[in-house]
Amino acid sequence: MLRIATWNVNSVKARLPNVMDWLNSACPDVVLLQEIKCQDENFPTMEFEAAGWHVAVHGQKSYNGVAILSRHPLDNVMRRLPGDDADEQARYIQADILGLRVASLYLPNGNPTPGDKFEYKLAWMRRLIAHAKTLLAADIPFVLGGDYNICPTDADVYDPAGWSDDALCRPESRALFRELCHLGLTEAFHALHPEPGRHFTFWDYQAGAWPRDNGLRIDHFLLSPAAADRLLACDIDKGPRGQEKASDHTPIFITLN
DNA sequence: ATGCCCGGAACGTCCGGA
Repeated sequence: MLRIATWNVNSVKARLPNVMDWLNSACPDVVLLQEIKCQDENFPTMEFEAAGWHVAVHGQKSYNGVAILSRHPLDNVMRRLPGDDADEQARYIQADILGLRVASLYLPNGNPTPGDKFEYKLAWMRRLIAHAKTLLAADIPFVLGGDYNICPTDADVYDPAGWSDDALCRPESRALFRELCHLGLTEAFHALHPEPGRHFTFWDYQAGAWPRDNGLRIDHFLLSPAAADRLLACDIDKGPRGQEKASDHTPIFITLN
C-alpha cells in the first residue's frame, strides 16, 4: 500500500508547523507540495530530513515552487516541465518512488481572461499534454498530482454561474483538461466519487468562504492506466483547512495497492 | 461591490493568488 497526498501549502515557511503536525497525524508515504514560495536553499530540507523524509525541491523566490516528500528514496528527479526553455516559473517536479513515477505540479491560475496569463496557462497545459504522452510511451506507471487550477465541471464549483468566466472554469481550460484525461489517464477522485456533491479542495480566505463551504475542487490526481489499476481510494482531508493559520487549500489523498 | 483575506518583499503598499 502506498498513500500519496497533494497539498498546496501557500508558503512552506509560513505553514511549517501545520505541515509537520499534519505529516505526523495523517502519516502519508509521499507528499506533493505546491506554492512553497521559496528558493531551494530556503526550503526546510533539514527539518523534513530529520523527521525521516526524502526531499526533492524545485523552488523560486516568492512565487510558485513545488516539492516532493517521500518515506522511500527518490530517484531520477526531474525539474521543470519540458517544452519551453524560456519558462522560469517553478511549477513541475517529478521523481521515481518504488518504481512509480510521481509528479508534483502547480498549473498556472490563468486570470484574468482573456490575457497573457490565460494564454500562458493554456500553453502550459499543452506542454503538460505533450509530456504526458512521453510518460505514457515510457511504460512506467505514473501519477500526476497537484494544484491544477481547473474545476473540471460545474459540479466542482460552489457557484458555477458566478465562476463561468474565470480561468479555472473557462471552456478552453476544461477542454484541455479533458484532452489530458482522454490520453487514457484516470482522474482519481471523480472515478471513485462520481456523484455530485460539495467535494472541494480550496476555499478562499475572503468572504467567509470556508464557514459557508463556498469551495472549489481544483487539486487532482491523474493516474496512468497501470497506476489506476492499483487505485483503492481517493479522499479529501478537510482537517487542515479548519486549523489556525491554514492554507487556503486542503490535502487530497490517493491509496494504491 | 472594482470590496472582504493572506504571504512575500519590503517598510510604501503592491503583486499574485483563485
